[in-house]
Amino acid sequence: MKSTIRDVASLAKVSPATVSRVLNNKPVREQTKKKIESAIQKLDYYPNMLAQNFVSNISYHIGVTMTERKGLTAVDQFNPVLLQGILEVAKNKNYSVTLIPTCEAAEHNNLLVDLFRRNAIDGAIILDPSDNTSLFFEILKYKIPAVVIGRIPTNLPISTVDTDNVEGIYLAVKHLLRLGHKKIAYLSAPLNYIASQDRYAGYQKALAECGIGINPKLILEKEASFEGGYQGMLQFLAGDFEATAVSAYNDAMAIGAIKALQDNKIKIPEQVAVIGHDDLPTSAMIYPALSTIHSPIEEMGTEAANLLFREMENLAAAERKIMPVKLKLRQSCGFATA
Amino acid sequence: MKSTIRDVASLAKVSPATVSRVLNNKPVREQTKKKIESAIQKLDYYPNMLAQNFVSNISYHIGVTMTERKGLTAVDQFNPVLLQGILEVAKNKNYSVTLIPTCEAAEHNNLLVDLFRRNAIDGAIILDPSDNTSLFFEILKYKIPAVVIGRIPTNLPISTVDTDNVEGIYLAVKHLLRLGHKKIAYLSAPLNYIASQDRYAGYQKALAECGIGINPKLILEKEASFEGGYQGMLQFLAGDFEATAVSAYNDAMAIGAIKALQDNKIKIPEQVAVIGHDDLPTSAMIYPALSTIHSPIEEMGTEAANLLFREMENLAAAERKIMPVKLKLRQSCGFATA
DNA sequence: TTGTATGCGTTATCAC
DNA sequence: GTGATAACGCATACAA
Repeated sequence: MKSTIRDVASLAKVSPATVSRVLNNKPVREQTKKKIESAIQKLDYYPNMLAQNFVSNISYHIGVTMTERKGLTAVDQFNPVLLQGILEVAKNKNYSVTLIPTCEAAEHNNLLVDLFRRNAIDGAIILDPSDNTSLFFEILKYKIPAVVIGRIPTNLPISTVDTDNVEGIYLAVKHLLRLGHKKIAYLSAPLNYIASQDRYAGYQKALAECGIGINPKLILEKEASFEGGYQGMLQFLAGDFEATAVSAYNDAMAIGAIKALQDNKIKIPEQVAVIGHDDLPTSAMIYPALSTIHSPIEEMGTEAANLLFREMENLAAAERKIMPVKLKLRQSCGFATA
Repeated sequence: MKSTIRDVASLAKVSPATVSRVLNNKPVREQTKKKIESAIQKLDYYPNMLAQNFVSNISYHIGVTMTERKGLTAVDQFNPVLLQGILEVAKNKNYSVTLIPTCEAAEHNNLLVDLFRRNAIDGAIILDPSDNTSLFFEILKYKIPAVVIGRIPTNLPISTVDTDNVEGIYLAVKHLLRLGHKKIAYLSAPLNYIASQDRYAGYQKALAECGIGINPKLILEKEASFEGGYQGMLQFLAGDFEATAVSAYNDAMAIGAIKALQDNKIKIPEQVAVIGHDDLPTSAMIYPALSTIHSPIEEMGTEAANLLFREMENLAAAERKIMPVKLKLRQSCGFATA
C-alpha cells in the first residue's frame, strides 16, 4: 500500500523521528537530510494528513455556511466571489475550506456546531445568516471561532464583516440629489432585515441633509428581488407617482423597476441609483442608466477570513475579541465607466 | 479538556470498546447501552472525528475545484447551484465538501493531487476544467476517484457530466426555424473550446435538417461574454446583415447582442435563442424576447456527486468504470413562462 | 455481550 | 544530531 514514515526511515537507515524532523524543517545534519529526501523520492512518499491532524488535534479546515435553497437567487450570486476571497487567505495558511449546508429553517443548523465539536473544523465563517440566534448562542457557548458576514443583533459579541449599508444608499441618493432631483422614491426591502433598516436610514439621512422631508407616498416595502422591484414600480405607477428618480434597496429591485417602466412605455430615467452587495454582475452592463454602489465582495471574504484566523490564534491565549468591521464601497455609474 | 471515549467508559463503568460499539450501532445489550448513553449525555461527549478518520483512513471529504479568478465571470454564476447539488448528495453520505482553489495556469494544479495523496480528500469533482491534460494524467496515475463537469478529450477514461451541447443549440435554432426564420445568425464562442465546437455542430445540424446551407457571413466567433456578444453584433451590423434572427453560444453573448441592437435603435427581434449552462439568472427576466435553453445545473451537481460516490465505493473492488453522462435540457421562452 | 490488547501514522519527550 | 518510546482517540480482532 502507501508507504509510511517508517518505510522511509528504514530505507534511509534512520529512525522515523529523524524523518519527521526533515518533514517539519527541524535541524538535521545535511548529509542525513539528503539520504532521507532521496528515500522520500524513491518511495514517492507523502505524509498522511489524517495522522498529522490527529496528533496535532487541528483539522486545518474552516467551515463556510451555504444556505440550502432551491434554484439561484440574487443573494447567492456573490458567494463565489466571497469564496474566492476566503479561499485565497485559507490557502496561504495551509487551511482548507469546507462548505456547510445550512437550512434556512434554523432549528437544525447545528451541523456547524457538530463539526466544530467533533474537531472537523477549527472555525467558521457564516454567510448572510437569517435571524438565527440559536446558532449564535451555541457559537458563544462552545467558543467557536466565527465571523459573520452580514448583520446580526449588535448585542452579540461576535465578529462581523459587512458592507456599510447606511453609507451605501446614502451615496446613491446623494448622487441623485446632486443631479437636481428633489422627489426621489425608495423601493425598500422588508424592514425586518437589519440591512434593510440601515439602507432606509441612509435614504433618510441623505434627504435630511438637503432639508427634504420624507414623503411616505414615495416609499414602498417589497421583496428584495426582481419581482419585488417590478411589482413595487407598478404600484407606484398605479397611484399619482410624481418622483423624478428612484432609488432601490438593491440592483435586483432596480432592474425590476426599470422593467416595469419599460413595460409601461415609460422612458427609462437615467437616475436609478442602487446599492447592493447582491449586485447582479450584469445589471450595470445592461442599463447604463443604472448607477450602482458596489460592495467590495472579495474584500469582505478576505477580511472575514483574516479575522477568523486571528481569532483562532488568539483564542487559546486570550479571550475572544469582538471586531465588527465595515468596509468601504465603490461607486459605478453604468457600463461606460466600468 | 474535552472528554474522550475513555471518560465515557469509566463513568459508565464499561470498557471503551463497548462505548465504541454504541457509537457505531453495533450490538450491545439495551441496558448497558442506556448507561453509556446517559454517560455521553452527562459528559457532553462528542467523538473526535480526527481520530475516527485516522483509524478508518477515510477523510470523509470530497474536493471540488474552484478556478481562481479576479472578479465574477458568467461561468462562476452557476457554481453556487452546482454546489447545492453536490452538497445535498454529500450530506446524505455524511461527507463534507472541500473547495480546492485551482489556477487556470494549469502547471500547479497539483493541489488536488496532493490533497488526495495526503488522504485529505477521498475523491474530487472538477468543475469546468481548462484543457488541463496534466491534471487528468495524474488523476489516472494515482487512480483518484474523480468526475469532471464539462467536456474533456474523449479518449480519457474519466467520468464526465455535461449538458448536451449539441442538442441545446439544436433546439434553440429549431425554435427559430419553426417561427419561420430562414436566415439565422450564430454568435459562436472561440471554437477551441470543445463545448463551443459542439454547439456550433448543433447549429449546423438544425439548419441541415431544413436544407439550409451554412452562410459564413452569418457566423462570428467571439469571446463567450456580454462584451463578445456586443462586439459581435456590432460587427454584424457594420456589414450587410440580413439575418432575421440570431442564435448565440450562451445568454451572456445574447444579452450583449441585444444591447448592441438597442444601442443602434434597432427593434429587438423576438428571436434570439440561446443555450447556456452559464445562464445568467436575470437574462430571461429582463428580455421576454429571449428564448433560452437551460441546462439542469443542480442536477449536474447531484449527478456528478452520485457518480463520484459510486466510483469511490467501487474503486477498491473493481476497476474504474467510465461513465460519460449527458443531461437533458429545459426550455424557457422568456419571463412570462417562467 | 463484553473486556483486553493492539494498531493506525505521526509528533514529541526524553535520553544518549 | 539522532534514536528509542510514549502518546494522541478510536476501532477492531480476539479472548473470555
